[in-house]
Order: sequence, then structure tokens, then C-alpha cells
Amino acid sequence: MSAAGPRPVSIFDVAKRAGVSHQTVSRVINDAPMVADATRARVKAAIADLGYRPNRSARTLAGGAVRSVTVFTFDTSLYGTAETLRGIEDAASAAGFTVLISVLDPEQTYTEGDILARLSHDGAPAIVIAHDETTTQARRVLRNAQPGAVVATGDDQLGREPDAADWLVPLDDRAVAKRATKYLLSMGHRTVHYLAMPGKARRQDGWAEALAEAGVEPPEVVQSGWTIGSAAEAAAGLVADSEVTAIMCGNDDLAFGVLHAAHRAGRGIPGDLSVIGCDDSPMAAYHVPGLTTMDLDFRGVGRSAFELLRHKLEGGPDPRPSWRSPELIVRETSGPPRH
Amino acid sequence: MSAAGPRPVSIFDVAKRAGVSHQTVSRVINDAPMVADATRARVKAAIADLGYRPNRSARTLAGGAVRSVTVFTFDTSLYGTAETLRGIEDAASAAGFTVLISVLDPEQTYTEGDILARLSHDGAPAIVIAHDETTTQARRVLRNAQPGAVVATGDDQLGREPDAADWLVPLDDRAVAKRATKYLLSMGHRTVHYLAMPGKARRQDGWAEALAEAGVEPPEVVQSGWTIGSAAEAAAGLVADSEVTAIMCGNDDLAFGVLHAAHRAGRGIPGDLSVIGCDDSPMAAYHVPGLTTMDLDFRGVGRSAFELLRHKLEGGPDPRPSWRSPELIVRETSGPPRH
DNA sequence: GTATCAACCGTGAGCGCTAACATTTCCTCG
DNA sequence: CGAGGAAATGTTAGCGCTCACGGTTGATAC
Repeated sequence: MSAAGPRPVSIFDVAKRAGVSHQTVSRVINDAPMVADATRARVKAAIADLGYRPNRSARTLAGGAVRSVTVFTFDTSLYGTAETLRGIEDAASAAGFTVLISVLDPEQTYTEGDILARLSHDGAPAIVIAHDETTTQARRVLRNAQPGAVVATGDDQLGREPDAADWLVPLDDRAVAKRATKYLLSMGHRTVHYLAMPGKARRQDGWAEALAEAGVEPPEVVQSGWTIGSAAEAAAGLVADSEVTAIMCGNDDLAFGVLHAAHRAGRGIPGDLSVIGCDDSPMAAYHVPGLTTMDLDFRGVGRSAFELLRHKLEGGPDPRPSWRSPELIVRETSGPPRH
Repeated sequence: MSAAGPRPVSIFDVAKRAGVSHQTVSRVINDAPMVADATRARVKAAIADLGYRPNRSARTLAGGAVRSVTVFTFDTSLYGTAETLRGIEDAASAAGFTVLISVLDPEQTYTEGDILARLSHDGAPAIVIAHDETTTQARRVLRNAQPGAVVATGDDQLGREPDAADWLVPLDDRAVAKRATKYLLSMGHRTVHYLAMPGKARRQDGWAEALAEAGVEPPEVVQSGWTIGSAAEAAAGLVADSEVTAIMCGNDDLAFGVLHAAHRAGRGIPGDLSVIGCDDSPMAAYHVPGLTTMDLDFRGVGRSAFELLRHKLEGGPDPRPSWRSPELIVRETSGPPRH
């Protein structure tokens, strides 16, 4: 009834009811010490009676502890971002934080002001799930504007960005891609082709690195969009080429696209062509044939990102990063080439 | 720099710089009339110079127009909810609204207080993406507490809930499931089995209704969880039974699980078994074989939900609901039964 | 030249809360 | 038994903004 009804109950109403000052009520709802048990109980009863609920705007305005995070991301319906978001949400709500999301459109360019304007206020804490150009730019902007209140996940750029450990939960995409490529190479493939999604340069780097170490000249990268459909289209040429025996894909969705294209082209999997994905999305295990891929713990990364942010905000012991490390999962889309 | 730096620039700083009162600045940032063009320009210049950005907390506290929505949902990584969320986000950010998300855990039960506490303040506008028990309960709680500021999407319960049109963007799951079932029946199947996901009773109703109209006794419903894996497991018995020639699934993910189980059981698709999903997720078109399913415009539903909420908040002309109506998409997992 | 009325702009209060400090109470100890 | 001090509570100010006014212009009308 409160929407249209009378003014919602405030801290003063509770105070009056409990026969204390409003500040005491504030202490109770903030679990502050220095309140007698009896008083605390009385206040809590009053809160329950009146159905009081604190007003977050007032709280943040008054300069109390921050209790919200803005998450910048670029597409909530992709497996990786959705899972990361979920991880952030889990950790955040457990800690009593509100999470706001701000979805950036990869097609659009944003000015610094555009991005900062999406924060609820100047200096508001933020997490950036940076998996493409646009979000990487957001990461840069936020990091410049308010280094104390930003954390990011995504493309590992360790070594290029200063103090990355303080504010970045890296996925080490390079190592992941390298591992996958090496595996394919180890199966006896002469070379491995790469189907790239937009703005994930580090995975491509890892692939190139693995090839370089094996002494093979990397073939031309084939560029795809983010959707299964775009991958199927982009890979049409690749799968038609009988010289191509192994393709590594930027993520699982792209791999499904490739598999579809390969099927249409009549190429046998994995006899004629090995395909490997990345992310281990739920579909990977149930696709027929089962998709070989890299398991990435996005949810864990999201949780860790939140913990890191919280650490920056509130201090306390260094949070140990706690996500499963990436792991190769061999299923049925990969094998030795047929001679 | 504002996080650790000096106090962020406020409306007063801008006012001083522009040589006007703070109220005039407020007028400018709110696009209010009654400000001379010259003054407006001067203020805007000052805003740009100082890099001023309004503080949302202060704005909502001071009782201005509401500019945020809290979205209640139960799993941001499912296709349907992710897309709906995306639709809401699109519309909301276009309208200058902030979107907060609040993820409810289906395993958990929430008290009325728990749910209301997730609002940023008493009476804060909310959208509920109600696809299961928990979110449906949230919908009920919010609707009771603040009918003026709640809108929901999801399971159609028209006829049972009063004034549904005012606050519900229905998906008419019943009709969708009925359509799919009728299609299967029309292919010549004696009966259609149903693999249910948790808490989507209306789809089951539609299936039962279609069977009833065809004069066939509905077989026992098989219950699944939300994941592909749980579906594969739950459907194991069904696919092993050669009497079963058609299965309709609660959504596409479940259908993929069934397809997987069928493959393992050695049943031919669609010769031995027809499978139909629901949602037309991106994978449906690229799965081999292509999944027959119902196309649902979740994104449009999300957009409409936001528009409806905005209408309730700000008045104005009735928003025309504008989402594509559900459509049957026939691909390769369905066909007539083999005799 | 004065009343009239827009258009424009400023002043003060207050939203609900917390920080910082002031005050009271009550126990401990020499 | 009074000084000292900690625990418990109250008081005041102010966060950044909007609302509801009140004041000031300048053009127009008579």
C-alpha cells in the first residue's frame, strides 16, 4: 500500500514507537555496538510492528557504507557474461549489496561522460565484465576516473596494465587458448585454424603462441560475430576446405556454428575435422557429438570480482582468488586427423 | 579521481560557476521550462567544465520522478529470462532509467519482508519475470504491497488474477503449448507426452487441453529440472519406450536433453520420435537436426513490461503491447510417426 | 505613469539517513 | 564516597537534490 498510501515509515517513526532517538534506531539497523540488548530488542520489535524498511537512497546519500555495485557488461544473454553476472549477484546479495546492471551496446561508441553517467553517483563502485572493445573502454574510463572503486574481469592483459592484480580478475584467455591449441596439435594436426569472435584478442594470441612454439606458420584468422549463425556463415569456407583438419573456436557458440556448417558440408566429425570450443557451456556436454572444450569457471570469476571490489572498499584481509582453473574437457568433436 | 579525491562537484558548484542559483541548475538538468536560453547555455557550459554528474540517490530522496526499476528474476542465465531482462534493459536505459536486478533462488523460500527488503526503498517500481514458484510468489507480494508500482511478465493467469491487463504482460503459455501439441497431433501421433519443467503449470495446461480436445487421455507428465542434464535423465524412460512417438518439452533446453537421451537410446529423429521445444533459442536453428519449437519474443515482452510500468508511473497514453506473437517453427525434429 | 501579468530566477525547507560530537548513566576503584 | 571512565543514548548538522513558494524583472495594457 505504500506506493500510493501515506508516507512510508521512517527511522523517526520507529524511534518514537520504541521510545528512543532516531540515532539509536540507526545503530540497530546497522548492527552497531553500544546498544543495550534490551533497547535493541525493543527497537527490533518496533521495526517489525511498523514494517519499517530502510531507504537505500537516504543511506548512500548520508554517506554510510556503500551497498551497491554497478555491473557493466555487453550482452547478458551470452553464456559467459550471464554466468559471471550470476556469480557477482550471488556474492553481492549474500553481502547485502544491491547490483545494478548497465548494458553497453557493442555497436555504439560511448564518451567518457556517457559511461560515467551510468553510475548512480560519482565514485560509485563498479565491476566491468570486459569481453569486447566497448566494455574494455569502459574499464579504462572507470579505472581512470575512480581507481579505488573499480574491478574488472575478462581479457587478461597482465604485463600491459599496471597493478592489474589489484583490480583485475583475469581469466588468462591466452593460456586457455594455448592449451586448447596444443592439445589439437598433439593429436597430430599439422596446423590449427582459428575462428575469432570480436574483441577477444588474447585468445587469438594464445592460439598463435602455441603454433609458434610448434614451429608452424599460423594460418589466416577467420573472423566471426558473436552468434551461432554468424559463425556458421563465417566458417563456411573453412569447412569446405579439405586441407583444414582442426578448428579452434573463440567460444562454444561459435563451435556449434562450425559444427553445423561442417555437417552441411558433409564433413565427418572428428574424422575429417576436429573442432574445439571454449567455455564449456551446458550444451557442450549434450550436443551430439559432445563438444570438446575448455571449462571456464565464470561464476567463480564473478564471485571473486565482487570479493575483490569489496576488499578495495572495506579493506580487510586479501581475498584469495577462488575459481576453478580452466581445464580441457575432451569429448567427441576432436581426435587425430585421418590420413 | 572522485572516489578518493575531494568531494564530487554538486549542483551548488555548478551554480556558483554559472552565476545562478542551484535551483536554476536543477531546472536545466531536468529540462524544465522557464529558463532563458542564455542562462541555460551558461549552466550547460559550467556543467561541462566541471564535469558535473547528478547524484541519483539525492534525486530519488528529494522525491523527484522515479528513475529506476528493480527486476526480480530467478536465473539470469536461462535463455528466456536473459532475453526478457535484455528487453527491459533496452527500454529502460533508452528512457534514462537505471535497472537493478534481484535474483531469487528457487531453492529458497522468502518471506514477504525478504522480498520487500530488496527494493531500494519503499514503493520502488519493480518488474517481476515470473517463470517459477518463487518469482510468482514475489509477484504476489509486490502486487499486494504496492500495486501502483509493479508489473510482471510470465505465466498467463488471466481470469484468475483481477485486472491482469493493468500489470501483467502475459505470454499466454497455455496457448503456446496448445498450439505445439495440436501440431504434433495433426502429424498423426496418437498422443503426445509432456516433459515438464518446474513451476510452469500453464504450459502443461495447454498441452492437456489440446489432448482433451482431440479426445485423448493425457499420459503421465514427466517432471524435469531446468537443466539439459536433468532433462536427459528425466526423459530416459520415455525415450526407451517405443510406444512413445512424440514428446513436447517445456523449453528448448529440455528438448536438447531429450534429443540427447534419444540418441543414446538409438531412436531415430524424427522417424521414431518427434520432439518439440519451446522458446526458439539460438541453438534451435543450428542443432543437428534442427529443433522444431515455438518462437517467443521474450525481448519484446521485456520491453513491453517496461513500457507498461512506465505508463503506470507517469501516466500518458496506453502503451500498445508490441511483441511478436508466438509462432510455430517447424524444423527437423518433428514429423509423422512411422508405422 | 501605474496596474497587470507573464517569464524568469532565487530562497527556504525537507526527503531519510549517518557522522561526529555532546550528554547522561552507571559501574569501578583508590 | 567522590573521581574517573566506559557504556549507552541523545543532539545537531549535513549529504545533494527537488518542491513549493516568493521575489524580481520587463513588456504590455489602459
